[in-house]
Amino acid sequence: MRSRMVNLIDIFIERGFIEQTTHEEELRDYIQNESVTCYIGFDPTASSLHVGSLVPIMALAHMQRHGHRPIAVVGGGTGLVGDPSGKTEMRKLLTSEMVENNAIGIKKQLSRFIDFSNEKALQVNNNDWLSELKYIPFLRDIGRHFSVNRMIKAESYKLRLDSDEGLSFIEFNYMLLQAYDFLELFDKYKCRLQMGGSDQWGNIVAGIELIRKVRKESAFGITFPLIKTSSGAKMGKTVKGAIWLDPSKTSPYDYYQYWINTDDRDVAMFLALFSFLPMDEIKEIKYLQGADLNSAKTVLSFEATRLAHGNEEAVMAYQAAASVFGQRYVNRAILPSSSVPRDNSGIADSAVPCSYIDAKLLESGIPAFKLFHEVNLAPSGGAARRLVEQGGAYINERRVDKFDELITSNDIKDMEILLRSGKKRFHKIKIR
RNA sequence: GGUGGGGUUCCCGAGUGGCCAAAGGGAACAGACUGUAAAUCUGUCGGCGAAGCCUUCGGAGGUUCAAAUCCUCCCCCCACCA
Repeated sequence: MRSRMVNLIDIFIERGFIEQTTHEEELRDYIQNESVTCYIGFDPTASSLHVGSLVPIMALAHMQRHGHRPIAVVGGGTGLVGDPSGKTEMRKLLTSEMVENNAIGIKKQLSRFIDFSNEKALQVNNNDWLSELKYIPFLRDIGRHFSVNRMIKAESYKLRLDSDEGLSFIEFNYMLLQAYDFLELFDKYKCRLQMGGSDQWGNIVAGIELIRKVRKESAFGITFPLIKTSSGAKMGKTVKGAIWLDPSKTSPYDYYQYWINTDDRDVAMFLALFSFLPMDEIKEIKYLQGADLNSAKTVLSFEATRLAHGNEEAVMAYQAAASVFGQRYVNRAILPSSSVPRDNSGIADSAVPCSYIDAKLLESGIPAFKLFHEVNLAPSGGAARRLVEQGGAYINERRVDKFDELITSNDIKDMEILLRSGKKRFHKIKIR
């Protein structure tokens, strides 16, 4: 019932989800007084969503938790065209089969955050209606509502109009298609609210205006800010590539580690955006100093991993971290609503990256640098060699000081050997 | 279609016959300091058991003792002109 008293818009504002909204007052009333249907589009450019899509995902989850119905639109049709908004280069066009495949993966991941049962949420593919469109009728019914004069002034096209690459006609049409999506969802599901990244503002407004022009009805839009880390990087990108939500692309252990490595300055912001913990608890963490902040990071990592992969995987990732980095307890006073383990929950290494080796191979010994290369703690033999020479290679927490030191059966401890590269990359070799 | 300018290692970018595995910067990696943070300083930063050798400057050929660098053809990008 609390949700009836606190306006969801205020919650969104407080948690940092809102960059811009259309006519805020009407939107507040609308969202407060009825159960609404809202939508966000997801590009089916890959078979998995990544951390960069977490803001829209969490926004939909919040909507659902407050009794509204979210629709996730997979851009199967628009993906065939390619959104130029805010992009400096033309996108690769997708084939329908790729889109179909990717849509399946995306739904699987969204299901972790959103309950699709009993039509409490929907996932639709805009290819279902876009591919049916007839060119001439579309131009006559929809196209006539769009002013080219206005479109070329749109911020989202600006980058491309100014660039050397230019803007192809197919991309120029993108805005009409997305506007049409909104109209379609309005007609079918009474959906009056579209949300999206800040680069979507132009497309969202186009849809709102289209609905007003052809149905004489009002609709609303919310855009999210582009979340950047304090170091200026885009969310979810690392050198090794995106942090995926698909556990086969980014393991829950790596996912957990990604969040653990959050910049101090970002912890509170990330907790607000990427967990459901109450804001009054999150606000407390700004009083934490130095190493205590790591407890908050542990909570963040645990909660984020729990949402994406489930409680069991989150506990395993937590325990794996404890096994290699040492057990640390999160004080009960810090973010008390979190279900992160706070006492001796056990240490288990089941989630630590690991590989197997035959005992036989170790009888004659393997040079240390080869072993590090072998398990991917170094990209090449040379790099492994340098790693050792610079003092960054450890076997069972003992620094290796000669690159070709032989690792033998004598190094086996409890049927395994723990390799470490630098401060925080671990790999276990288990003996069979 | 014409003319001119370009395509260099993960990215930006210097190099215009040997001194070039290729300056400088960024990113990254390691060390020190720490808290699995940031900042800073130091080192490393194509491959190979490291000796030398092999592969790399858009692609394919050629000239030369020697080519990122010169020549020919081709591909791609940009600018101006048509």
